Amino acid sequence: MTRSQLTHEDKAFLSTYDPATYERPAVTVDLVILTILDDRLVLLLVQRNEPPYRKKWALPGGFVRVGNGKSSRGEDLLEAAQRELSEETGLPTDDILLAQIGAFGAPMRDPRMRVVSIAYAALVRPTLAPFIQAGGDAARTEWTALNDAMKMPLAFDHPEIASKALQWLRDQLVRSSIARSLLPPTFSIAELRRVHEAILDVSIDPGNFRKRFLRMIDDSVIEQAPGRRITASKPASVYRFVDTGRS
Amino acid sequence: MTRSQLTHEDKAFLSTYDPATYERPAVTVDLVILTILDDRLVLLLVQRNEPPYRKKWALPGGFVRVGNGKSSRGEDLLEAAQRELSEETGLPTDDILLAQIGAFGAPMRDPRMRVVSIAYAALVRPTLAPFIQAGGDAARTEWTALNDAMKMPLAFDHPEIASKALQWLRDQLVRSSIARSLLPPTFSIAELRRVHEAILDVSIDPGNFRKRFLRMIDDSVIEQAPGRRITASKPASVYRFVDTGRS
DNA sequence: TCTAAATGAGTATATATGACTCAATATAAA
DNA sequence: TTTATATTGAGTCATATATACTCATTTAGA
Repeated sequence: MTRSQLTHEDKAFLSTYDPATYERPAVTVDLVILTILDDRLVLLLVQRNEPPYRKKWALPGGFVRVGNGKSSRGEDLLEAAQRELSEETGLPTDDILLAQIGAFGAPMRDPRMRVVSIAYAALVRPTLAPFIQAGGDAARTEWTALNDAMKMPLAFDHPEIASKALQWLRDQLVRSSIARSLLPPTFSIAELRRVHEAILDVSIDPGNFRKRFLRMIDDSVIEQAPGRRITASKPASVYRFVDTGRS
Repeated sequence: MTRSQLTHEDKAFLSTYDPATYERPAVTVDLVILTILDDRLVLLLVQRNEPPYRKKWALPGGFVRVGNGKSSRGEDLLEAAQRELSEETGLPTDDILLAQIGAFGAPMRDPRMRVVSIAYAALVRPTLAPFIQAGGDAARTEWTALNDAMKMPLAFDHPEIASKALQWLRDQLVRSSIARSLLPPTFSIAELRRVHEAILDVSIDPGNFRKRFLRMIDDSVIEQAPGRRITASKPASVYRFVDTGRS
């Protein structure tokens, strides 16, 4: 993958190689930025103020920078997603989980030209959500409940992308500790449960959830943290994910 | 997504719109073509006969056709994958499962130019594998055990792509009846078990596997088929996946 | 006829799940 | 100060599942 792995033959070949000027598609990244607000899973939509789909709501996104394609190569796909995330939200990206959820390239998905879009899901902690400020070329940005967004006439093929993101998130939830990216560093059992409920759109028995939770403590996935969480009633113990070095 | 959903404003805008000539990356599809041979999970590699990476083994793949990008738009990503699969193997694609497993776009992943590749996994029934013939610009094609391929110095970032495909396949195996794409229409319990063993690279207790299997019959995922499978010993009953209309 | 190999069936144990009940605790309203 | 209420925290019980294990049955082939 790096130039150092190339043979002498490769280097000689490359010094005379001129990329044929095939027609190429534009390549973009689209972001499904998710967080939990009022115990509901919400995503960030921007209202377009240019045709096509003017006034329609859309996922934030933008072009992947590719340099001149030869000597300068631009940014990686993940870097493009990070940059767009930062531009659209004003937030630092180092604490926000970004995961690729698929590539979308239907020939007519953008009426202007052929565009292949790499979609990323971004999980933002609710504590950061209030600091999000509109940026880029968006007229307005708004958090919208995912359930509602699925019924809206979003621009382009964005309903399909949002649907894929939800599917990805639900898959991850049962198989990993993805919920940590949607929680403050410490949290109560009920807070974690409400994240699960919001994502899966079901209600979960508190007692049974507690049992599954306590097994996560046995497995050293979660540990008790100092302090208690003040609630409307009996204060709850707070916990945190054990830091294993990987997000 | 279709033109009919556009407003009059959109159509007026598009009639005068000229796509800016940003630099664009080339977009390709790469294929991880998998099957089971001799109870081992194998993938199809092609030996390159052009620089870069000449003589090195690589995944089959090729450019996505995009037409002129405006009036003619070319093919969808999945169509490109199907076309490449057909070109590389000579097989009809309608019986072969193709699933997108990720987009790879590291700036230097191809030393010639900036390339974004959409990777697909293809699951080929072992009964079809012998009919595969080398095609396209490949000097040689060869089935290679996945375990071996992971240790080979494959071209480009193809080790990463193959690894992602294996991860995808293992995930799917436990969550769906993906194995049906790697089996003949009817099969014995032992044949299905060996597919699982090959994919997960573990040995599975036949009795316990049988119990899980019988539950799939209770769930109407699998049903008994007429006939018996002649083995080295006691003939086994044969089964088939219940056709639910979706692959 | 005997042996090997695979099918087919069953046991015991530990663990997970889902629907429950119930007590303890602390806040907020009366 | 007392009382009502919401929530935490703990436990029961029936059911389902996973894993390791044993054992009988059936058939092909030596």
